[in-house]
Amino acid sequence: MARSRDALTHDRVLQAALALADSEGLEALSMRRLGTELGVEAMSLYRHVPNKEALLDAMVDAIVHDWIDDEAVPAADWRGRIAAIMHRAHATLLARPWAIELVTVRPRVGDGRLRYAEAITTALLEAGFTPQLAHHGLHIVDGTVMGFTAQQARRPSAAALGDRVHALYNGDLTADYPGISVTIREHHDHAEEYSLMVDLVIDGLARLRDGLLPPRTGSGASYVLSLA
Amino acid sequence: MARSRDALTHDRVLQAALALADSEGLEALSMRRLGTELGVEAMSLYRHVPNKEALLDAMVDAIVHDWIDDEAVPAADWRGRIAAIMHRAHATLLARPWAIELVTVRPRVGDGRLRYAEAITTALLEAGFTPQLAHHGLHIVDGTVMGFTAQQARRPSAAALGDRVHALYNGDLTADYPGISVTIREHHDHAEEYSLMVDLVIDGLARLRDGLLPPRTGSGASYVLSLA
DNA sequence: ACCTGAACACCGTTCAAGT
DNA sequence: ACCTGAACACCGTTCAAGT
Repeated sequence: MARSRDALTHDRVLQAALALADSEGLEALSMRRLGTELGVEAMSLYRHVPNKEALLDAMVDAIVHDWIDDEAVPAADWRGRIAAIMHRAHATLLARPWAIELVTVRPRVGDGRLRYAEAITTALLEAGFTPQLAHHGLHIVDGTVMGFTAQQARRPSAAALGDRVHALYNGDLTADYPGISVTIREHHDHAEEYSLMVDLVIDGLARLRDGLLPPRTGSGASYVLSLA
Repeated sequence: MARSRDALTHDRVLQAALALADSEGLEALSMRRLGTELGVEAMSLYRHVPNKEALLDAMVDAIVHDWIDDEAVPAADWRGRIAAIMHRAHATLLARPWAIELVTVRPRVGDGRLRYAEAITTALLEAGFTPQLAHHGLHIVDGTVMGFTAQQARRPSAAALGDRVHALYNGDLTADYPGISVTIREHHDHAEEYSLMVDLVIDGLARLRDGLLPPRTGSGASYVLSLA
């Protein structure tokens, strides 16, 4: 793996970081470890990357960059285009579970993130959304992609979820949690469930645009106050 | 702050950890620092907490615990109850931005998380959702709460978002990103936008239950394949 | 029983020094 | 110009030792 003869570049550092996270997870990615992976002292990396934070930001953007390209986004109507992007983002993130934590937490905006935001936004604007609603729509789509995917990736194996989950499966907690004791044993397919969520969101966006959403269920203001 | 006379307990350690994260952020929370905050050596904490991971899990559960209590969940129909929980979760997390990272990433299920899942699930079951759809519904609600809130909290100040965002505001990137250049300047109220998302999701759940969602926009399978 | 001190095996990052 | 070695200021966690 380590070829110290090739000159170090920003891209070689980035690719090695992605490869290391892929093979051993995010917690294995330290500057020192990354250095040895590249056959170089850790301190040499700082010639090509300002610090670890910037490297993580670059990793996020490299991943998000793949969400939008000519093959990925079909020449369909706005629903089809947004659905395609949402499905591709989901597939990319589930293939690299360590990336979800990064993508969810890092606020830095790079080229990849901008291209993705632009694709969603123009699809909505072309579909007749007002700029205001398109702005909300982008956040709704973005929040759905990140949140729903994170929520699915969080359940990698039932074994890692804690003793309570086993007890639930065995029906030992029916008295305390009657509802989940029933539903937890239901068939659960990630791809199918995500499709449902994507359809729900796109349908909801169309209804929002057309003024078909029922009146507010609540402003939220009262709940905010009740915390004080 | 440090009173070494009071005996250390699990709860005192937990409360101190929450207070420290509140005042100085999650990155300030180290076992050593937490020890000095309690007037004790770091190693004494291990008498009351197996390790740092377990402490973080306990912090998450303490926060989620507050999402469900008698005052917070009104005696309303399922829409009102789910909306109330979603709004309360949102308010709690925006008040403790450091908690979102934790809540989104930690898979461990404790009492608080179970009570929250149970409240959502029973609301859906009572509203006539099949167990299968209630299961999906819980994940849809959960994904929305976490994802949408994380997405909003990620934008604490425009200043921290990077140079690109400033350029967008100034209209310097209109050629590359025409869509976002238009929408980025739109009015943006977090509470209002979240209300929109909550209404959209609850309306979508009702339509899902009643079989009113339009046919699939895509199964996702083709996008998954195109990654290979 | 509860807390401590020293130690171990790590971190990210700096900086003067080497080639 | 590019890389290195030693050093600094931290981590989480262990374990034998103290009271």
